[in-house]
Amino acid sequence: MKVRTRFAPSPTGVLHLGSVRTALFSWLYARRFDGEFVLRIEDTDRERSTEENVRAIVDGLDWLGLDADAGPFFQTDRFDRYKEVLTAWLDTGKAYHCYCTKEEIDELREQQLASGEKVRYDGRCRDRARPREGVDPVVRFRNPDAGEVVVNDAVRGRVVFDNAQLDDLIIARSNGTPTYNFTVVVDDSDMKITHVIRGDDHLNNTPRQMNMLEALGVDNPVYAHLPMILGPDGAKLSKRHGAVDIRDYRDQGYLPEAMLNYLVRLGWSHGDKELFTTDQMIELFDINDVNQSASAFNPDKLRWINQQHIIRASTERLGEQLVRFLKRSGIPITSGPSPADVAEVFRERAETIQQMADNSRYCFVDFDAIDPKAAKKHLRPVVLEPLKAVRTALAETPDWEKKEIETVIKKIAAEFDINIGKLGQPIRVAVTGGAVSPPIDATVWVIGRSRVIDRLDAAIQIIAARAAASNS
RNA sequence: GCUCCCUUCGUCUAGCGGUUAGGACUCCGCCCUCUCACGGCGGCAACAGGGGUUCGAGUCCCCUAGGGAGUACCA
Repeated sequence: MKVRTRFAPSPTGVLHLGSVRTALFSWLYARRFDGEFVLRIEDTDRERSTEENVRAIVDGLDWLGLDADAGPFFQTDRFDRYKEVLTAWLDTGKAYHCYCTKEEIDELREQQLASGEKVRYDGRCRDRARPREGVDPVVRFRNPDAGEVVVNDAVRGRVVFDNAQLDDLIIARSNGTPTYNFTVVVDDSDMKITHVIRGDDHLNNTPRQMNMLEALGVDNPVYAHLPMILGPDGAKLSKRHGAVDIRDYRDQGYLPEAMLNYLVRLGWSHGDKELFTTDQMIELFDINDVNQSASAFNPDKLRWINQQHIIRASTERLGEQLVRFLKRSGIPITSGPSPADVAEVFRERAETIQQMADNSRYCFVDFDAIDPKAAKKHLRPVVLEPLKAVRTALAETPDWEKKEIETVIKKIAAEFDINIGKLGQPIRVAVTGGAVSPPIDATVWVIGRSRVIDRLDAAIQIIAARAAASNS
């Protein structure tokens, strides 16, 4: 049988890390076993579902490359089908109308709480003969009274629930709209889902859903309940832990494959392997290797993973990414070096593309002033002559290549009998405005000849002025 | 309250009855080195507690504690 998994978010919120991990595992499983991945939007709660959230979900999945083979299907488009099942169940007694008021249910609940019983609906409307005046009824599913439901969960193992603990849950509201546990069952069945991979907050819903599947007369899918993702402090993941919306990570300069790599390692591992390409993940992933305990989100490790993926990304792609962030920061790219060259030079020292854009700013625009501390330390009168020599040599060197630039600098350092560090730092400060940059030959090369010459001239003037001042 | 789930370094994890309990992130040294990174080497750091079972338990069973989920006309 063909594997079919699904991701079924509710558009009552944006796509966050936990849901992405769930989507990822479902997607990986489908890809691994040559199956299909279905996207279904569970929007039966019309009050809280929004168009923007649907957008957030679709955009997020799209960015990550978690492509669906079918859908998105919207549950609100399937109300006729739910109605059909509802009517059939009502006719055959598998479901019934319940006219209980909110007050009655509350009272029942109070009593049960007081006597230490499980809080559950007692089924008092099961055999009600006639409607109650002025009350729009809900529809309840008639759950079996006895026996047990065994969930053979792919990650949890065998979990047993007692039917006596379950109650007759509401499957249609008094306004006629169907509810979650019911629509899931109808959809998973209609869409021929073979593996239900979802958050473990649904483990408790599973026996009820299995009972309804039984009422529908269809087989159960394989269930796999994934542990939760917590915030760095072990508490439930929320806004105060940083970005909630997956798109925020995109905007902060994380690579989608790095995001996936980080997330796949939360609850899953393959020996000691830390870095995975998406293809490797597909090749190696199995739901049986997923562990059972919740894990905490660790931003430090995410950054490290992202850096490792940046180091391994193709120059072209890195260049394209860099352009996006440069533009967003308002840095003009037309008059500077090729972004791909810049990315190549900066790739080993950026944890995010945003950092890369920030750090390579001086390649595209002139800095306002040299960092005073760096100037004080490195632009001293002793380097005036060497710097002039460098300026002259760089202005004349025939080919603007890293190798040649390195040779020039080394040669001049030797001529003045100073070591390369004593000359490299002043050049660095002069051309970047700061004390930190990639290797000096690559830095000079990528900034480009005319900017380098101008900046060296400026630095030379500063030093000359300083020398004059200290001599007088 | 009741039902269900979870518990190895600070964090992510390996382990599937016999290991000096391994790796990764973080942190700290050292090396590489023109700065910063990358990389390399080394260090700190864990089996929640208690009972069993067993010649032998991180691994199996039970209890306790702690954490989480559900108990909605939310999903």
